[in-house]
Amino acid sequence: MPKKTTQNAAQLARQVMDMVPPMMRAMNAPMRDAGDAGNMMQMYTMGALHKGPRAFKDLVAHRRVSAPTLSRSIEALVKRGWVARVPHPDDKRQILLKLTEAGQQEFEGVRQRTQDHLAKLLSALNQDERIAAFAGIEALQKAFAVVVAEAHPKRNC
Amino acid sequence: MPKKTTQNAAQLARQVMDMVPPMMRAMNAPMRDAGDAGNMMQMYTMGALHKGPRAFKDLVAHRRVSAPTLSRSIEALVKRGWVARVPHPDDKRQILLKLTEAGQQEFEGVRQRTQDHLAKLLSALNQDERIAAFAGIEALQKAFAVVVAEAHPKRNC
DNA sequence: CACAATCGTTAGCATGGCTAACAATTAACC
DNA sequence: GGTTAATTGTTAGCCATGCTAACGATTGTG
Repeated sequence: MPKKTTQNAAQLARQVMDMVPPMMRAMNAPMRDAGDAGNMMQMYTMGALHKGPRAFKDLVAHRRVSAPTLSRSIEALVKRGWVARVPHPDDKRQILLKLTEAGQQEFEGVRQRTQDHLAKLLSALNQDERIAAFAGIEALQKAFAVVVAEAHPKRNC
Repeated sequence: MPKKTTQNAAQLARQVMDMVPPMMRAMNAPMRDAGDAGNMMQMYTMGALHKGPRAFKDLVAHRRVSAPTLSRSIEALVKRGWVARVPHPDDKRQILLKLTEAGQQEFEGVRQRTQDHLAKLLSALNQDERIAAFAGIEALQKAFAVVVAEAHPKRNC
């Protein structure tokens, strides 16, 4: 006998729409203010390389951006010395990307600082609210899993 | 006797960090693909004007961006005929922004389409998950309320 | 071997974010 | 009241993301 019975997808969608921009700001601002360049999307890219080297084309699939967009972004990371391009052993067309030592450190530092900043905001919640937030995010992760899907053929529908 | 006892802010922060970029994409993509210009931040701005006209300076406080950034963004909206600048009755320095008729329709249309797109993704969740997601978002809203705070003096700490 | 597909880059366009510098107006203060 | 200070919005310039179109290089196919 739930009091607030149904929670349809439309209402939920509206909630999500209202929350995303503020969350973006909350994540982006600390990275920007930290001065150490590296904004959110670059960190997201580096996060994908954190577990190990990766082919450019796979990163394109993972990041879900166009190849030119990622190419330019990678170029910026290379110039900063955070990412290195290494030739693919079998295919001269392909390029493997890997984090440099400096890139590792930079990524971990920024990630930590961002996490700390968010944690500070989230510390305003009590234990129950945190648990609820956690469960909610898990549900959202499931819903958005398709958007995050790894290697995925280029389909519009 | 909770089994997954504590949910500290740091873990939660990490979850949030992982979710934000995909959510951004999920929101941004349908707007872009719809062809009707208007991206997420523009819609966010128009959403603030949807309830009624508003002074530029108040929008700056609400959006939490620099004045130049908003100024340029507004200029784009004005050029599209979605927003109109009207003089402030008491203060010739200030400018009031209001949605035009076309702006209203555009905003509502885009919001609806975005909502539908998100709802489609969220419809993959069952009722329990939706309720959890809803509760989670509510908690997050509370945590990020400070980022969303209305008129707010320019403080760094 | 010739043609087609794949891969990454470059160029160009629109956007968002910032700071610095500016004109216009209003407020404050003597 | 008149000089000075604060507020408000714009412009210019920098860097970032996102896209498409066009291209050279390489690899796969027929």
